[in-house]
Amino acid sequence: MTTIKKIAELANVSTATVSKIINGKDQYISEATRQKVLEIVEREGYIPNGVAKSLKMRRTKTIGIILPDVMNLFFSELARGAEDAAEKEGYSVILCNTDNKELKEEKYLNILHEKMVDGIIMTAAEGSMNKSVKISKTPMVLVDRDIELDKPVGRITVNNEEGAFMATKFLIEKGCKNIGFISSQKKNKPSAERLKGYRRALKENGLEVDEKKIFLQNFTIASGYEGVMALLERNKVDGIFCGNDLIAIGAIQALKENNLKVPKDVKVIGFDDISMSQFMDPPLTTIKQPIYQLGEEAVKMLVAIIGKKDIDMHKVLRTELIERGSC
Amino acid sequence: MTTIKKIAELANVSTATVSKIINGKDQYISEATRQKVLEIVEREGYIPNGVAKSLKMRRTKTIGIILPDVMNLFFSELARGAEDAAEKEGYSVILCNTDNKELKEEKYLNILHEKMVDGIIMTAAEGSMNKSVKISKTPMVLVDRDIELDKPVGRITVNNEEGAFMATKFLIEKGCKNIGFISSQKKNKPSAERLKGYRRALKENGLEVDEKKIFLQNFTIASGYEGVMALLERNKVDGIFCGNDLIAIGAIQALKENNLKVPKDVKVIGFDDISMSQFMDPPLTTIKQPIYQLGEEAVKMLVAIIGKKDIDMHKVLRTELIERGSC
DNA sequence: ATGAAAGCGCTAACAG
DNA sequence: CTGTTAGCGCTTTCAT
Repeated sequence: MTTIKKIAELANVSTATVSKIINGKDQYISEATRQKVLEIVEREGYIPNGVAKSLKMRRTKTIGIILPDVMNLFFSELARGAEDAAEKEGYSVILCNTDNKELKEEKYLNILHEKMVDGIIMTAAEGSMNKSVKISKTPMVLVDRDIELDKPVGRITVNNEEGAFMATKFLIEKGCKNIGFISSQKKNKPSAERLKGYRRALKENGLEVDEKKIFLQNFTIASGYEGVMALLERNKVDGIFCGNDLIAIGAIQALKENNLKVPKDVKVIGFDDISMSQFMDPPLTTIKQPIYQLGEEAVKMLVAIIGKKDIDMHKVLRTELIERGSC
Repeated sequence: MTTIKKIAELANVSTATVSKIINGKDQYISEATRQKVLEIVEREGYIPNGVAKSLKMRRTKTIGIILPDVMNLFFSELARGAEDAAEKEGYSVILCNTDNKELKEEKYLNILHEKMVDGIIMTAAEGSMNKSVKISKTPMVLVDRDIELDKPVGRITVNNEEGAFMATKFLIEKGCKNIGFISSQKKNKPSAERLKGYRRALKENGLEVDEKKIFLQNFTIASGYEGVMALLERNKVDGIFCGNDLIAIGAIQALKENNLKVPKDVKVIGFDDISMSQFMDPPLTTIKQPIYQLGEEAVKMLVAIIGKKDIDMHKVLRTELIERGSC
């Protein structure tokens, strides 16, 4: 393996000189030695040892991203936004899937600390109250889900309550009188806020909130399916606000199986606007979150924190209604 | 920051002793000192510095995964399979998106080398003939796409030609006489092989291969859409074999816009069986690849290579026909 | 059963 | 303009 030392020997200079040249700190280096060293570096195919550099510099130019599951379109888009931004900022990203399990979250947090990542972006597991999260000195930004923490961390979220309000109101304006809500559980913060928005919209429009029309389980297609089956059993509904698009996909599936037409018999609106939503049949009307941008902003904020910049530690991005075919 | 040195001082032992205890190489350590040290480690919340360890040990327990785009459901599933397997093997994974650009591929390869990853899993950019790929001494396994390389690397692929043959044959058995093929370009190896399978199936069943019914562009929804538009302009088709499911999704979209019913007027079959395919309308009939397993097998092979195990460097996984509603 | 010491490859303060 | 040197935190050989 070619090291700085070997280059130094071959060029008859010190390692310090080589280091300076490689890192562009060569204001005081003669052009002659600069050329000579660069030539040898090239010829030998020298690759700097980043590990040694990191040890010395006490930074790894690596960040960790902890999320439930990259296979979930929401998180893959988030991850992509984060990776792109990280690349621009000169960082690499280590990917960690938790499946919403606190145990895995804890494990990854430990690994990332040992690996001395410069910062961590995390969508906390539902209800996570991690010891490691609280203790860690590593800069961190929480995306999508807020959790209670006594140390200062960055936060990137979206106006969930308002988005949900918009969604429900839209359903009402389309003439729905019996509007169901299918979402994840309340310990999932975004889900809880969307529930609030749903309630407020009903109340402000003179509609009664019927707890039997609320089905809270998971942010999955399966839950959407089961939610509709459960709702249909005990209610008549003419509109459903789904806590995310995956749920909406499952819901529509179930509605079709019950010979209910969307949007004629039942109108459905989702949340997120994941990339596939527009290709569903009918194409999903939904509350769009700037998912990719969420990832981008998370690393921008993280990089700012790492660089000890004085910034606002909470950023709220805006949602937007996208009207398509499902209501 | 707590270091091994500090622990050693607090416990009145040498750093060597602490190191041995931490790493379980404590056969010759008295139970008394072991307890004492462990206690202090716990109390101080000591976290080993993985960077220093890596420098000394000359391994990072990290692998890189290079792929076109995690937002593409195929690759997110592949990445998930890889990450899960890596976690089991004690490795972390650095995620790199290339968008199929050789330049980005090259850049990431360099970064990964500098970061001293123990191995690399890569879905090479189309037509990639990377200098870095050829030079690198880092263990590597290529997934999905084979590229020509003069050094020994692991390969995990799928029987593409055969899968395509199955797909096309299935369309023929369903009564299609005019079968189009929409896929990515030939420089994409899997696409080229699927084209071969398509051709062979037509020939072996007495059907003529009509170059005007072949549309080669990208593995994207947009290409599927454009492909159908192009085919419809100059041909009548009653069946389309799509090189992957994304193309199939775009194709069905375009077909619907042309008031053609799927599968009644035109039968469509895809390739991959990405997770969303079953939720399309109609649900996609497709050739399933074991995508998640592809990722898993890739890291298993990579870990074996890193460990200098003597293994078969080429593994071919099998495809399987999944019949659903689109033909 | 324990410790001293060398060294992984690099950077940077300081000296010359 | 260039080199010497000390260490970053860890593992491991070899003594004791």
